Amino acid sequence: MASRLSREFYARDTHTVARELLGKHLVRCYAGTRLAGRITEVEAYIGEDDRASHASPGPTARNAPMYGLPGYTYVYLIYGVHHCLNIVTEREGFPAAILIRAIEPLEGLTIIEQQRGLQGPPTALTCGPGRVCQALDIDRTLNHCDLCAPDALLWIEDASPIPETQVARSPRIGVRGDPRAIEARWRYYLRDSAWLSASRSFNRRWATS
DNA sequence: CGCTTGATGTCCT
DNA sequence: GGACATCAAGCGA
Repeated sequence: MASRLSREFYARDTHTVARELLGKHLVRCYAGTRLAGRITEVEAYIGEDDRASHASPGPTARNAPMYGLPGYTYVYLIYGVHHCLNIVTEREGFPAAILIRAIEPLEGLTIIEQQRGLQGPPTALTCGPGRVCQALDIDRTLNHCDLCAPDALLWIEDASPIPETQVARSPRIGVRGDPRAIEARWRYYLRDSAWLSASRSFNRRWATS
């Protein structure tokens, strides 16, 4: 039986957690059945100094979960259309989170296809933060939920570790404005996975540098 | 209050 | 490569 990741797992340095989240299984309880996917791509957002982070203006009502306990969700609506799922990390009081950008479907493929309103080609199903949330029926009702709670409807399970040779880093996608935020290689992904949100050439370029 | 803008995805040409 | 959907945060008046 795969074990559910503990509070201690999330309560560490965000880069470490982001790196180790690769390969883990994101599980969603949907109408009593399991939807699950292997995490293939994440991004770190760390501290108020990170100009790309929602925490950069300081504490507000929206970003409150980022300042809360690790192991909680932070779900927000972007462009008025898409939801994005983040996992809060580090200690309470320090704003940091990891955006789940892509997964490889493992369980509940039929329901995932229904949620997305399409069948293969499979990479369009769950590659991209908005697609992940639509595929797993994640919206703001799942904001600020405890992934470690016994009755959670969303959690992450341990899986076999990913070797360092399979891990690549790149700048974060869609970040604009501050040059330092644009350049920081805080996106982590499985370099050979087909389940990634950026273009193949972009992923290859950063995987080999 | 009104105005601007986004950690995106889809459809179009 | 570009338009645009659609909404609430965040900010300035």
